[in-house]
Amino acid sequence: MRNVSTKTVGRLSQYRRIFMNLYAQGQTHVHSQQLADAAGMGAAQVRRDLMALEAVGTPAKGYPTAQVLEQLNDFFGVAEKQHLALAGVGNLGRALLAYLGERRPSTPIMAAFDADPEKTYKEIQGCTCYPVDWMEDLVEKFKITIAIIAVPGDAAQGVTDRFVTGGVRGILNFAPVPLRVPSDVYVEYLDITMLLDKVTYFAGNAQVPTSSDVES
Amino acid sequence: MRNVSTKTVGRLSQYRRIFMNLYAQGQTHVHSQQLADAAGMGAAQVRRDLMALEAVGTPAKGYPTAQVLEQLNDFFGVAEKQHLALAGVGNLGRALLAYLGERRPSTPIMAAFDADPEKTYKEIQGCTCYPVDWMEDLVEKFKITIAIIAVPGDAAQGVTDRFVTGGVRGILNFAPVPLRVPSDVYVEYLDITMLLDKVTYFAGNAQVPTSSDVES
DNA sequence: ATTGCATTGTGAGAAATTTCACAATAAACT
DNA sequence: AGTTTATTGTGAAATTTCTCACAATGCAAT
Ligand SMILES: NC(=O)c1ccc[n+]([C@@H]2O[C@H](COP(=O)([O-])OP(=O)(O)OC[C@H]3O[C@@H](n4cnc5c(N)ncnc54)[C@H](O)[C@@H]3O)[C@@H](O)[C@H]2O)c1
Ligand SMILES: NC(=O)c1ccc[n+]([C@@H]2O[C@H](COP(=O)([O-])OP(=O)(O)OC[C@H]3O[C@@H](n4cnc5c(N)ncnc54)[C@H](O)[C@@H]3O)[C@@H](O)[C@H]2O)c1
Repeated sequence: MRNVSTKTVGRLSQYRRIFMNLYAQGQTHVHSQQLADAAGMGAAQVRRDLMALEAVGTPAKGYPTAQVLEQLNDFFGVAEKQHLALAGVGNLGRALLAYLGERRPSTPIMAAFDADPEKTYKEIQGCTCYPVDWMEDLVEKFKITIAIIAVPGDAAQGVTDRFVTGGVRGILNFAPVPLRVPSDVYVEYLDITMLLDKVTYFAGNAQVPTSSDVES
Repeated sequence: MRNVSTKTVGRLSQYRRIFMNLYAQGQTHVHSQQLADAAGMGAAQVRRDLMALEAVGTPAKGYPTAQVLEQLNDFFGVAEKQHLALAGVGNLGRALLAYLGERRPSTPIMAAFDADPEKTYKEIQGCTCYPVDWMEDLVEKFKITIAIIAVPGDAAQGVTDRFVTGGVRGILNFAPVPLRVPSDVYVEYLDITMLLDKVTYFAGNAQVPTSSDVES
């Protein structure tokens, strides 16, 4: 498969959500223009992105919903479940547990970790919280490949190291610090403060950039 | 001032946090290489970004911490407070209220809004929650220019319209839907599901992209 | 069957963004 | 005062990303 840029991967995720809706509604085909409208981008962009899947549409009917949805699911490896863990069961961590617990059956949350003894050995939002000393062992035992980091900034590198030692291959980091990881571990950063600063900046300025980009 | 790209604005926010730390630690000067290390990027990138501020450093000492921090604060308009409001006091909304309440004195949260009568007219995390019918009026009355949207996807456009009518100029949207807004309103999207999909994809693949980008 | 038509797939061009690389320069040292 | 040295500021090249534009295509209508 062609090398797919991280931006394209992000948009394919958005298309997947749209295709799930279309499929649920019984719509059998969809045009790139409709997809573009639903995703808030241009039709050429959509077609270019779908090329990465080797998805094919026909000029008259557009893209077949069921088929492309399957290609998208394959692309994101829905069949091969990946196990997930969370570090930091604070305000944000709890919200994430509540949100991700129900949805996303292909990436079940197997464990949460926290340094606070008040929280350990308890079930929080349907997920057991373990002490941080168990991280390496449990990550390996549960075959956890994805980690979410929601601890304070100064604890982030520490839990990252333990996750990586245990065998984690991808990280979603909410802490506002860059993480040092081996080059084969993927890190996605989500810095809410930075995003708010961007909004603050453009809200206080006359010239807003033409097309708002959907990314992180 | 030169037109500054949204990516550069995001990185300037990161630099600002680093400069605040450096300043608090009493470090009077900093080199682009140090900044680059602290922010997880290249030194040339840092220097290029700082050009947008018209910040000047000297070859021998680097950038003067206090002065550049002030320029960054000016850039983000810290002096002119902008008022903030939240729509959707659910799991995520509460976490955000808890987090943003203390920090960010330059963008105080003036109000929260929720459709659930159980939540309205109560103080949650130090912020009063009002019914959605009050949105237009209170946004105008409190001079709210920034909104955070943390309602379910199908309610997002509705609250957006009310915010915009009230006079909001910038939006941070956690709901996974594109928002239709006038062209002079800036929207920043934060789609956690999409980011997790990206991590899932790269965690399940051998070739991780070389440099992980800090954005959204 | 043929025609007409809107849409796909994609090469090529445009635009945005990052990186290189080096002259200019400010401090430290002799 | 002059020399050395490391770093800034920034054109220009390189790379990445997006957009345009159109030939090829598949369906519907006649
Ligand atoms: N809550 C938000 O809306 C929000 C917004 C922006 C950024 N963030 C970031 O997300 C992270 C978490 O935020 P929060 O609001 O949930 O904080 P919080 O203080 O509510 O929770 C942090 C949790 O991490 C645990 N913890 C601390 N050190 C640990 C360690 N070494 N190992 C394991 N667990 C440890 C604490 O016990 C606590 O339960 C922070 O980095 C914060 O900057 C949060
Ligand atoms: N919680 C997370 O970690 C998380 C993760 C990813 C995405 N999100 C997104 O963030 C948003 C909120 O998520 P959540 O987990 O907090 O959901 P939630 O169900 O806990 O909270 C949603 C809140 O919005 C309120 N609401 C519903 N309709 C409304 C309306 N028309 N006007 C005003 N308020 C209304 C509800 O009363 C509720 O309090 C959703 O769009 C969700 O997709 C959340």
